Amino acid sequence: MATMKDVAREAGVSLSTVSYALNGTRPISTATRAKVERAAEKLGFRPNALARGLASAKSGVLALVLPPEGGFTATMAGFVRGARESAADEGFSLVIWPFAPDDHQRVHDLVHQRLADGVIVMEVYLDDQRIDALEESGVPFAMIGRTRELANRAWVDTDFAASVDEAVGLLADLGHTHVAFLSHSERSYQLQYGPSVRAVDGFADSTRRRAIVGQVVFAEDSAGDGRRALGAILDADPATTGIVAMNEFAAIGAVAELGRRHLSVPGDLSIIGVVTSPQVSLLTVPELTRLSIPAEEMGRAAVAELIDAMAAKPRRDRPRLFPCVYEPGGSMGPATTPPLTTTRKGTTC
Amino acid sequence: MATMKDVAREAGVSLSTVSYALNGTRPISTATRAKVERAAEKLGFRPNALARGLASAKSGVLALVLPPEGGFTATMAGFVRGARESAADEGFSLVIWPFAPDDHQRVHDLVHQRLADGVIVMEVYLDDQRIDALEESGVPFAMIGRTRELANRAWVDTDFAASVDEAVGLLADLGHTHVAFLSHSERSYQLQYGPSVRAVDGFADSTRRRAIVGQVVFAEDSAGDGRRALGAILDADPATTGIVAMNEFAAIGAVAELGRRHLSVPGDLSIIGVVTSPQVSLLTVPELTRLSIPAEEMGRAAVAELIDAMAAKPRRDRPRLFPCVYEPGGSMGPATTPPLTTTRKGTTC
DNA sequence: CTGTTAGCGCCTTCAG
DNA sequence: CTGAAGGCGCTAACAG
Repeated sequence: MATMKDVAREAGVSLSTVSYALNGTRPISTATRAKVERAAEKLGFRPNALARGLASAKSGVLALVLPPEGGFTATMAGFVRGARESAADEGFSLVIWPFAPDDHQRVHDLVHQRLADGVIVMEVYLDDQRIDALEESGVPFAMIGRTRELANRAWVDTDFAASVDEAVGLLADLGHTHVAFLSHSERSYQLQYGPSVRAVDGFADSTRRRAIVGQVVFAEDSAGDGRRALGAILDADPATTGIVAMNEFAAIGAVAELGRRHLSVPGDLSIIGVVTSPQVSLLTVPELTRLSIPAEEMGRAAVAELIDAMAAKPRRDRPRLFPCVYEPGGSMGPATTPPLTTTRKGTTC
Repeated sequence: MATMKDVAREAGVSLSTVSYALNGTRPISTATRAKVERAAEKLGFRPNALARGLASAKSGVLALVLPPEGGFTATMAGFVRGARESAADEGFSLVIWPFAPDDHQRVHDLVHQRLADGVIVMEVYLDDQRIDALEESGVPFAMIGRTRELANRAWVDTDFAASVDEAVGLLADLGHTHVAFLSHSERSYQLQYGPSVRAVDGFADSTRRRAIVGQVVFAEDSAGDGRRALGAILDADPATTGIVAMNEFAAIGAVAELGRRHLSVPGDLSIIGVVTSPQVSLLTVPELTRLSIPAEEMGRAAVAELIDAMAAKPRRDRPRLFPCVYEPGGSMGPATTPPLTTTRKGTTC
């Protein structure tokens, strides 16, 4: 492994000149810079990131903390792509740390070992001790999602209220007056998981404002529970003709269950996904009409926020609340008179 | 940030003693060790990983290269969990590098910058230039998956042949004689993507050996193409009563399409997933019976292989070809006489 | 515009 | 069993 010393000798200049030439830290004549670059090239020189980090007190690494427990969703992959891209633009490399949400101790450790200059955390709860802990221990961080208390914290988030309201509005425009919201688990709501709380509350607001009969149904993230939830929805309000689905896994089951009941989508019932990833929307037949989360954009923005936070300079003003993007599928149509209740409740076929 | 010097002063010993006491690199009296530990604790000392790495020429980091393009599957998450666990056991931290499969240059760079001591790569093709490149540039690596040529390479892989054969056998035992294989895309086969090739070839072998009428159908990884594929299967051989599905996304569509055609699973047709992740299997109704990939175990094994490879010592003998694990669902039953062809081919309902 | 030099924090031989 | 000292490869004053 060639070092800067080798490069300096090869180029016939001093060690520091090599450093300056390669980093552009101070003006260097074109001639010597060329010499240095040629020498570096010839020797296959790679700066030792550890030495550089030790000397400069910066690792040049940003870390994205990602829980590997439930699997990585396509949405998370979007965050990663966006974040990686803008980290690279800013001269950082982005790595992923696979830690559970409550492993802030480990995050703290790694940062204090100088393995990263700052971290991006996701899956944030409204009252999140992990965030408190990070803040307290002085780890520079930015959130994808947001706590209730935001004083001086760096964050970006989905605009759940706006997105849910848009979905309700789209259904309303098609004549739907009885609409259900298919949420993530009740537990996630009770634990004050940000997305669950904001979306459910937003739905309540939206339906009230629009004078629509709304109901919220919670479901686990599985097709099986989505089937159950669909039954619950129709039992509770047989006049339901529209569903806003935040829980995309349950939505898959709900659509399947509709088929089993000989109800057509969107003929008998319309479904629109909110805050979904395009990939999962493709798993229903018909493909889900949806408001997709702009994951890459949010990943990019999160890095921007983090970098401003690390620099401790006032953040540049830029959007940090992102509305979802409408993507047509085949699951929405005009409201129709619901078929007979008995038909709709058909038990096993 | 407290340094070892601070700890040494606090403990009233020399700097090197602190180092030895904390690393256990050489015998230290219990008394001084206790003193040192107390001091370190009191000061909240964290070793600076960069300095340590610079001095010892080891970063203490293993990297798992994961393409963030198509989303991370639950299977990948399993690899990560297993790898992280056994990396931790061996005193390494595991990080994920989000690079596309063809970014070996970037991997090479980061390793040569000493940001990791070794890497685990996945999504391997039978003839894989990326692997050749890594080998050539002297990056210690291990594969999850395997190239055709394996001389001196570290790897672990799923035993596709055995798993597919087991699936075919399970169907055969239930009386199925006409079985289709739902594969990943034809393109992935042509590009010699390891899992596709090995599974398809394994299926051909297995059906021949068992005197079963088999057909292979390729599909993209989406529900929509799964529907199409199901139609193709029944068109090509209306006597088909069993499907071995390697493409789990397509399987979801296939099941939905069966419902649309008023064919029941497993009444009319049995489906068994192979090399699937449990999470995705839950997205069909009924839940898919499957042979699940032992992802965590493979992740652990990959780290073990990598560590042996880095040490350049002969590998300890341990399994590196992993059969899938049977997990009952609700999608398999005895073969029945196929219903009338006309019914099965019903076009739009 | 270029060179000299003192660290960054830790590991590790070498003496004791 | 412990301490002193050199060096890992690079950055960033400080000189010129």
